[in-house]
Amino acid sequence: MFALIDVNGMYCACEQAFRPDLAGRPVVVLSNNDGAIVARNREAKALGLKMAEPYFKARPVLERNNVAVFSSNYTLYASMSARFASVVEALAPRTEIYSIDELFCDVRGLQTAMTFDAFGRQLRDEVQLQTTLTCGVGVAATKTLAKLCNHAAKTWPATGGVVALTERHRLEKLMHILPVEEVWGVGRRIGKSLNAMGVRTVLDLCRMDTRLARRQFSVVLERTIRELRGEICFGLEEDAEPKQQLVVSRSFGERVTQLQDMQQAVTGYAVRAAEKLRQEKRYVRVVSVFVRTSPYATGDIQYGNQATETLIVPSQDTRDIVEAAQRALSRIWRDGIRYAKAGVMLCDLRDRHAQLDLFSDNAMRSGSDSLMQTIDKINREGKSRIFYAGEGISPDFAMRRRLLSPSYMTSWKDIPVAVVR
DNA sequence: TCTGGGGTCCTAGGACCC
DNA sequence: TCTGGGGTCCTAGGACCC
Repeated sequence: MFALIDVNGMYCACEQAFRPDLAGRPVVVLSNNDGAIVARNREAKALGLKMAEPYFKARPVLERNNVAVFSSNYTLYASMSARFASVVEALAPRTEIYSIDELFCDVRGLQTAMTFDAFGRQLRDEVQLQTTLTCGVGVAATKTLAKLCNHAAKTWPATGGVVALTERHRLEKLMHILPVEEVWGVGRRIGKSLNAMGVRTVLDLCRMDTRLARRQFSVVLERTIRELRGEICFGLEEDAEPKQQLVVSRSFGERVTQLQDMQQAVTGYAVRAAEKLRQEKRYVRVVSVFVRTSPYATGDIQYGNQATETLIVPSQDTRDIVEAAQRALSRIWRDGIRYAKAGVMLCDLRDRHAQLDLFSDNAMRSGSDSLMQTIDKINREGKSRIFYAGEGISPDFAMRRRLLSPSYMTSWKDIPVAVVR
């Protein structure tokens, strides 16, 4: 048996946790660069505000309805997420952190102590008490079914936010009323194709011939069908697999047209990527850079390209990664283009230096490890920051975040103060 | 003016090897 | 005249997730 616990409207709830004055008001959170709406609370959804709607288009509606608007504050959300996870982990020992607002638990054997329903309610109460966040709980025999139950818990308030289904006929009743697009792993494209084949409800999919599903789609859909039938195809992944690739990319606050600005941006992304790489305790062999214009700017010349550099020796030294990224950039840079976005990708990640070749002595930098450790340590402490000259100083293209809330959980100067009169 | 960022898995097809 | 079969590895692209 699996439980899926997820936080309702995570980003908005995090903002509201420190702003009790916003109770009852519609709240939305914007994507990076204040580009589009990526999170809405219940009140904002009721206004008809849609997911991924561009901010500038939604603005009149937001202003008319006195909606509280926030830039994304990932530092805050990540910190709240860690707290949420630790509350759940205290009550359910075998857990898998699936995303910033979701966890799976293996709850086998739990029913000897209490019902799944009672367990779900206890989890909800504890999370609410310790974090102010409200979550939904779904419990069933497979992850895919637990997801479906969780969806039901969020959709129907009468469930009290908890749906645990072990009996087949009750599951089938639920599958009969939900459209096939609600299934975990069925997106827009496959949903459309399925509909055209007459597969409309989740139950239709559950009864679909698995060989046909495999032939027409892929083994992924076949597994999904098996999961709907109660056969476990996706197990609990308690220890996160090491990452296979790592990406740092951003849209620019203002279009970039000068090579020097692009070099600064790419250096900054490469620096950040190298920091993440060292956090993961991995080494990179392949560094790649991409640049592109905005697909929405129909009047502009459209251009996008990507270049890859392979390091002789896998590295986690920022200087190697910045150098490789700059070499890649110089191969794809074109003048006279209004760039909207760029990114650095680290691929072919490894545990440590693989087999060293004959020339490795020349390629390795001496003292690299201790230098990087020292820089990381200083930057983590947050008293000051060591940065690379190539990143530039407060560049024009920096991300727009005009409506950023304080880092209530992670910055001394932002800690909320309660005044007692 | 203004439209997010970071991942995974699978498949098809080409290059290459013996 | 006639030009194999089986395998691996890599890459690009598509689909999905949050």
